[in-house]
Amino acid sequence: MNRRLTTRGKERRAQLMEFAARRFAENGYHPTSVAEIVDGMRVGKGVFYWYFSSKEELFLEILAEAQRGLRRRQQQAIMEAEDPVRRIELGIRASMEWLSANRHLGSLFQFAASEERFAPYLRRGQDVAMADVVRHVQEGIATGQVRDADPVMLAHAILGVTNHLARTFLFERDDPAGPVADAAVSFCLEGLLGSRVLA
Amino acid sequence: MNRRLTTRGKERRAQLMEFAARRFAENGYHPTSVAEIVDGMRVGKGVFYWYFSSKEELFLEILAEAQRGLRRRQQQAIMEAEDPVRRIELGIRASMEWLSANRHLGSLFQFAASEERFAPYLRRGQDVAMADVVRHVQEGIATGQVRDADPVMLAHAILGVTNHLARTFLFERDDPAGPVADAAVSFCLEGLLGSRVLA
DNA sequence: AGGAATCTTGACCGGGCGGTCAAGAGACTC
DNA sequence: GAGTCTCTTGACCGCCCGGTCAAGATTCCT
Repeated sequence: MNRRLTTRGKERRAQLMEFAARRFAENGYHPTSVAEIVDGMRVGKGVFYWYFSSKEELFLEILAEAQRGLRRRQQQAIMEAEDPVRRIELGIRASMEWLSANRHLGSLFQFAASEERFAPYLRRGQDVAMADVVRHVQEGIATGQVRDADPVMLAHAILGVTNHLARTFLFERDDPAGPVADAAVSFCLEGLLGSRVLA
Repeated sequence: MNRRLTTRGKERRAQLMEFAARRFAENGYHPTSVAEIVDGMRVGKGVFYWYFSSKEELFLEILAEAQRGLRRRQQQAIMEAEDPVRRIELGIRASMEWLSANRHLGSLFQFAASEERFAPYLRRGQDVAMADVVRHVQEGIATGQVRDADPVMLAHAILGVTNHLARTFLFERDDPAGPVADAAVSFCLEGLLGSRVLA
């Protein structure tokens, strides 16, 4: 839906996205009806279809914006270091903090991953972030800091740890992001066994 | 729904669960209608409601049975060793193989985790498996094999790696379970840095 | 002021949903 | 072969869903 929007219009649109995102996260995408959204916002149904051409489009836009937000945060954090391993660490910490501040959007990622209709859109964004991590891992292997293993595999493992720890401790238990990020970082670097003294 | 079922009845029930599980995994739970299921099975709608009191109940039963299957496989594998770290490794490998052979059920877990209505049921089963892993981690810490960190955190990290790697490489890319399990195990034990020579 | 563009309303629609049920078909018992 | 229990059919129900639209309000431009 490409409409010319005034400032007021853009605000309304943003409000709708924000409200819908929270309803989707709490209730699920399918169980949340358009009627529920417009009633919750105390507007007529036409408002919804003025700003979005369908419920699905709304969801996709929420998803895309969330991915942009997360990515922005990651890149901003990563800039602060040159060392590849340090960059990975900063990326994990940034993700954890963003997920902590945007739990509902984290749930939406999870849902999108579970629905074949939405998974491709989720992936498109994820692949970009993954490429970064893979690059850092490759650099780390080149400098001898990281053990020699499939970089793609390692990058996915990092992502798996971060996401799962976020879900479990941030979303379910409302733990603060800092300590969870510490745990994710040390697990990703040292695994279970550990050994090396960190610089 | 507790009915006396004949052998034929039990088979029919199992067929319905199997078929529905695959449809749910491919299409999503909500988008798959009861009509679609009974049409696909070429039976009347009454058959469905003879064996299940609702669509939701069917899903819950599929979920519970899948969890029982996975757990059985894990326990069977774990029995083969005494060493806690080795047990963890065997658990990861068993999970990976089960997930490889039951991809559709893996997707269902993922969906269940994303829907608040189903998440508690999923968790109930997951907690049992988690408790095992936590115990092994604790033992590993006690014997000095595993670095001293929050066992619950470590256990969740292991689960996160296993699940994410399974999703990415088993479900999406149809990779064989063995190598993916190898990667999961070595990442969980050594992390990115590696260092220690494995026994 | 007045016309155009942006925004809002809410009744309405067709359709598909989960679920019901009266009727009957088979299988098994005695 | 009468009676009982298991199983099957598919038309049917009420509901609510995503989406439409004619009408009107508000804001903006000149």
